[in-house]
Amino acid sequence: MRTGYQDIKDHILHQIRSSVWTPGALLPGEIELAESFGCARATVSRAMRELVDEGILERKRKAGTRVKSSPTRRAQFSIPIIRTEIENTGAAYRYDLVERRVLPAPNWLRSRLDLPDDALLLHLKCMHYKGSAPYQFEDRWINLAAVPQAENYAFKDIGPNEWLVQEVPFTDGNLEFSATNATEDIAAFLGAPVNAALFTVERTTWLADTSVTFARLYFARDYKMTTRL
Amino acid sequence: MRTGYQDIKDHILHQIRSSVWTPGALLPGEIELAESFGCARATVSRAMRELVDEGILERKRKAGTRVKSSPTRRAQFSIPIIRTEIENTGAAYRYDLVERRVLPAPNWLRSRLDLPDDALLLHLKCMHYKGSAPYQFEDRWINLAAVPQAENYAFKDIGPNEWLVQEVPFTDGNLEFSATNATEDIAAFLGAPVNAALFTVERTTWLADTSVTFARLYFARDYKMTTRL
DNA sequence: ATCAATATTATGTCTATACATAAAAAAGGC
DNA sequence: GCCTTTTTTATGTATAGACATAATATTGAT
Repeated sequence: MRTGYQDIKDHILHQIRSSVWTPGALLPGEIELAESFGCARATVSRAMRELVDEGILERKRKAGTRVKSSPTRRAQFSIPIIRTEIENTGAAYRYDLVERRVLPAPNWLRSRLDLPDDALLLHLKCMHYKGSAPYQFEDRWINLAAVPQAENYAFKDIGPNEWLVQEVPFTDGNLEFSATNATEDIAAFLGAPVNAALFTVERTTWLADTSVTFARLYFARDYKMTTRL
Repeated sequence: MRTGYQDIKDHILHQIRSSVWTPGALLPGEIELAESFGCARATVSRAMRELVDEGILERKRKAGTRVKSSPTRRAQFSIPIIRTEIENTGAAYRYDLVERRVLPAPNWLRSRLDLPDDALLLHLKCMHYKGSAPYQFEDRWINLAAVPQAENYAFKDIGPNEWLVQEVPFTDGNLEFSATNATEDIAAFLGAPVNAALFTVERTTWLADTSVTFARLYFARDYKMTTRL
């Protein structure tokens, strides 16, 4: 077997993990490594480039390649379809539409989504259940200027989350994680005591320069979002 | 100027954003694209490979390349040094060591960190301030078997977070986000009412197969963690 | 000594070619 | 029809060679 870029990645990682190359240290140059591995420079180059992507190395032209002193690792977030997320755990998924109204944009949302004064939005409130237990309360606003076909869709059986992922081709966006004390109505929906601390996600998605949707997701008590670093 | 892999990435992204290639659609093959761009197959290949890494495309041998229907985007998390994080906002950073004790591992932690019965841990409680306002309460456990030099370090001026990043060469780990109701003592530290919803991060880090540290970070009220998708 | 111009060098990218490999499609046997 | 084997094909990886580029190091002028 020939030495491939993956072998070289493994080797570099091993050197780092066993403290041979410590944070800040300068690694041998591509040509030197290629010779010692008996492979082409491009192969070493790819290995190193990927380790830069993964936040483990730093490279600068002429200055060489170093071990990053505070590694920046990436956590992966899908834009999850809740149904799939729940069904993957083996539990049954249930969805309920609580409210559906077309409204002019409230001020706080207008500035957040960069909307004109007369913008019309579809406002949805939904409940997601895992088995019989409440799982998430979804407070969703959809920009009808960006997604006009939403106005004709009932969202009775399929949640906006799932519908939007299929319908809107590609999204930029941002995520905000926070904690919220449950208000009376949200506490009732989620079967939690009033004031319970709820893990909350706010997501804004954009298609090029127009905002598509804003969602505030309140998770049931004791929910933890886990991610590998 | 020649067409490079970046141009091809841009082109593909543009096609997706303008709905020419919709979710699930099959893209032309590498050879075909390379011919239409007038470049080598390797160039197209790199562009597509990177878009797979970025969670935008899906590839399967023989089956071809498709637009991923639910894009899996990556959010980047540094293992942030709080001091830097705060100082970058222009505010002054202050650190206070609240408590420092060497203890045998409690049961819940033993199983979580996969520790032997007689494991000794350094337990630290720390406060981080942004200007004069409380910012984060840190409840930190350090595995002295993995990081023995921690026992001789006072952590009076430099927090464990900052110290560990410099000291421990490389870490695997996981992150858990949740919401916690403030207990009396934590409420006091953070200047929040008892029961206030606090955004909470739990982080476990490993060096190969040995656990290094477990931290539970309680953020001040109304803190939001933001990330670009 | 200080600053500007120049040379050097490690990484960054591209090309043409070759062979490997997974998986779909086609062919064959019953 | 149904199952197994073979072929086909798009992606996956590696290579040697070439040129580009950014940043450091060196040289030269003042």
